[in-house]
Amino acid sequence: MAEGRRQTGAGRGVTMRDVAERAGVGLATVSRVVNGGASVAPELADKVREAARDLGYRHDATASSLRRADRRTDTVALVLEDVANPFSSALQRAITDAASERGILVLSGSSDENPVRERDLVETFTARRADGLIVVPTGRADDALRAAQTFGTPLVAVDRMVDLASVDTVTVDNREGTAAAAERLRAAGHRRVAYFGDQPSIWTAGERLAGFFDVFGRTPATPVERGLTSVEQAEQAAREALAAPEPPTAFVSGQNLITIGIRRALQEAGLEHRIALVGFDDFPLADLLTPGVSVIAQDPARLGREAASLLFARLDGYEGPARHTVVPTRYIARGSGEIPAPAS
Amino acid sequence: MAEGRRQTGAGRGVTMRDVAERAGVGLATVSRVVNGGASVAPELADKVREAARDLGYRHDATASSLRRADRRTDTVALVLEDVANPFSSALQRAITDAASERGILVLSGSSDENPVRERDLVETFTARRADGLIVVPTGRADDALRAAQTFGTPLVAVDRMVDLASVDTVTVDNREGTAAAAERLRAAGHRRVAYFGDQPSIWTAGERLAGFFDVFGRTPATPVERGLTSVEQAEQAAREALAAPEPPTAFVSGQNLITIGIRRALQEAGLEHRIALVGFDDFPLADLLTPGVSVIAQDPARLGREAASLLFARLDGYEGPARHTVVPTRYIARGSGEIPAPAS
DNA sequence: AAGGTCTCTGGAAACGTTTCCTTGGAAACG
DNA sequence: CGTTTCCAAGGAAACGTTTCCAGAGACCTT
Repeated sequence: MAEGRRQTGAGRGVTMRDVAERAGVGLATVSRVVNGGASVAPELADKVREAARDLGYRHDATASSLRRADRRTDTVALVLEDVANPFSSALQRAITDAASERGILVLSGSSDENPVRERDLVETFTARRADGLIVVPTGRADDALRAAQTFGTPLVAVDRMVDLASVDTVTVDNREGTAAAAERLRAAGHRRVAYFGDQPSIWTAGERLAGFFDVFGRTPATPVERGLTSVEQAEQAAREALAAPEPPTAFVSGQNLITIGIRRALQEAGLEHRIALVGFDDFPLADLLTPGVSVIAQDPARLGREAASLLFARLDGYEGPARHTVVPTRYIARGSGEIPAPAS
Repeated sequence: MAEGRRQTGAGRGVTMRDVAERAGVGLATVSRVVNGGASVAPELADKVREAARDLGYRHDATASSLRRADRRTDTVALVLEDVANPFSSALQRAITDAASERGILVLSGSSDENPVRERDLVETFTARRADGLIVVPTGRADDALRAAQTFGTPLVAVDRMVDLASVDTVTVDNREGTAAAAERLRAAGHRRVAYFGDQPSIWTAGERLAGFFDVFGRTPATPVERGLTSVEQAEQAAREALAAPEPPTAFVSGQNLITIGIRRALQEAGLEHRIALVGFDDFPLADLLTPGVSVIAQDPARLGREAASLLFARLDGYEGPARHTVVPTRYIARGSGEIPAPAS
């Protein structure tokens, strides 16, 4: 019957009381030394530090936060779509960096676009008493978000809008960015343009498609494929689109995996120099391909920084109305988006 | 003076005692219901759950772990090199998944190959009483690792060997993998082969270089560039190598950023079809480039799973000697590594 | 019918820390 | 010199939970 270690390890189990005893001072004094702040006689402080070192004492942040007046755990939690995705990991990186400047640690998990997992994560994180939550919401677990919020945990939604009052949000200008890119294609003569996007339940997917419609409208010449969630699906869908009697002269993709899938199909058919492609969200090496893949680039690091700063403002006592930050996207021309429509 | 919220929020501050009172039961009974396990009369349990719901009670994992006999926090901590790197994020993803199956949460941070940050993170994590630590060690903060270990926190080193007794490790077969790839180049007639690697202090860098030397030895025909840490540096170094009087006919790279840098320089010079390139560590889209980039691929997800399983074994009470798992690499031929040496 | 065993329940102690409050002594003041 | 003020320091309570222990029935056994 494996019971697990209980008290092994040199310092394991050494408490402030032990340190106090060895240093010949009171428990309260040890606490004061450990926490800095309060004034304590230099020679006493030295004795305490020495005793702590000798005994291998390690401060217990768990117990500390339980007793502290502000009850802070100095932890924020992050619910991502999938850490392995470059967008998510850049987001996490930026948030972790901002947090660590304040001595705050980051817990994180991936929802995989699954509302059940999102709910689970949010609940676990509030049980852990995270000081705040930064969530890329699936849009279908808003009840859990509301619950966390009414419980009193500050909440910031990032990348996607959420249907709750008084939640700070950071998003990019999905609609405008997509529309601007679409407009370029139209100006280059494209009329048969296909839009490939991911699950319609995702807020960004809707916005980007709306931006596309703003320019091209809903016509038979602009077929729309939704619900694509992987490179393979997108590749297959693109293959089919290319096999149609009047194939599109340009593709617009609403997400980087889809962009890659489309590009794969184009290369397979030897059409990457003939058919235009613009994708939403940049990805590494997009510039090394020939032609380079033109994209509507977001700045996930900036998104993360903005989210962190909104959250920290709440932690610092800001009680005002919810704030919504919109970070601009940037079109990066690399070639694939600059292929003109063939002369009809 | 911003004081921060203290007690706002509906459920904030609702304790088991409050639930007990409202349900008309004892505190201990509430604990039993919340934790499942112990048997309690169904109607009492219902009353407790109802009261908890009405009051918006949320279990406090912090207080719980403080009092629990095993003192578990159900948290493991992860020190990565840089979450934004695909290798690291794949690792994190695999570990998080394995952890969440056991109801364990993951704290993480990036060391950026900086021993000071590694030390900081390890110390903070042990202060947070993480149940275990998984670290990609810089190799220059082993004192902190030893300290964590003697304190009693189980430690697993991943991706790199560490110079400490009784640390479980998971690595890939860096040396053999590199040697096998080098041997292919030699068999294809290459004699002037350059090796580009990153900081020599990193364990993997040494192993991979050793694998290269195993095949080609240290000769003037096999120039070695070390200490490259970014795409730009690698690109610049490759540019210079290509400008030499007798440029290499093949490149071997010890890391994916370096591979990309070299490839960039090759494309810039229009030589990507003439000079061979093999990189250690796969990266997305390596197959979409023309020619595709041949790599010695690692399986970071598998690395993560193995690391998690070693750690969990310790948490489950395994007290035996340190174990070392070696995960095989796999050569993926995509074209760039199959370019033969020009007939001299 | 009385004693014993088992199961459920509640009270109280304890986990390691911070913080309140009291105390003692030194410094400052009249 | 006596009184007040101030500051450092220690004892003890408290944070929210789990766990030990004892008590109270219910049920079975002889």
